[in-house]
Amino acid sequence: MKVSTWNVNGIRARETQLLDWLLLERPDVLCLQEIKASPDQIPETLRDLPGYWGRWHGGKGYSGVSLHLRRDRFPEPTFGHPGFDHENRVVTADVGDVTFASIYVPNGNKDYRAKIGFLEGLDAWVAAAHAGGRRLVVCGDLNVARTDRDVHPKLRKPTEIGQTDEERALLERILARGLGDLLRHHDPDNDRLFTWWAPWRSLRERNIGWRLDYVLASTPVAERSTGCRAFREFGSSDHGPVNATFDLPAVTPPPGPA
DNA sequence: ATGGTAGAAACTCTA
Repeated sequence: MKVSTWNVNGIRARETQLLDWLLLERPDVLCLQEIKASPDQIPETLRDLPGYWGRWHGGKGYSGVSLHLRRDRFPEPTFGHPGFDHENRVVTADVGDVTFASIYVPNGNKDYRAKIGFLEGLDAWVAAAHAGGRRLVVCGDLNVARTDRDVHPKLRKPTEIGQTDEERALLERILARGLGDLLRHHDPDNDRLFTWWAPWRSLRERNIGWRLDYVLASTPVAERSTGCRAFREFGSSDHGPVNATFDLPAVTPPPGPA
């Protein structure tokens, strides 16, 4: 199973790039963030992404997420929007005992307390899902660099939003609910592992950035993880896509006698 | 201390 997540920074400006990405990677699950469009504004070619179940969840010009699952690999999922959703930042898909989520955490520069509240809501939702026996694959732009290693040395600044102790402690609390950080898991010593680059002064070409985009998976799923990588070279969003692969069939068989 | 770019609700806001 291959899962792909990408903050596209405007789906209408990324139409052809997204189609290229699907042809190249054919992920079983696709999570998008910052689509900046309401469902009626989604380009015709993307509206019913061929071969995918899908849910577009956004408003005009700001924020928004989507989630897509291959029809040939999954039965029709149940899409949902948990209570901590705010400004069209969360979409989930239940299929079997697995829940996929596409998440766009508020940047926090506009309203820092709202970002903290959102992360607390995500934490409570993860705890409740695990308590209910569900396995999670949580993907998206969490807008927090987990540790100093996740920010280029020239950009480290502990008071800056996205790097504060308070945000990092909350992220660790979420992970301690039983989620693996797959990109870091597969590249533990890399201190140049970034997924976002400010769009000026060739910072992307020079790989001076932050790691803000994550694939998180519940321990039983994370244990089947076979790889996870960030694509600095693909696309013109300020974020690169992240792919994770698993030694798991995409289809989740219903629970039953062996 | 400041700025740079990009996408959009657009002669301004958010990131």
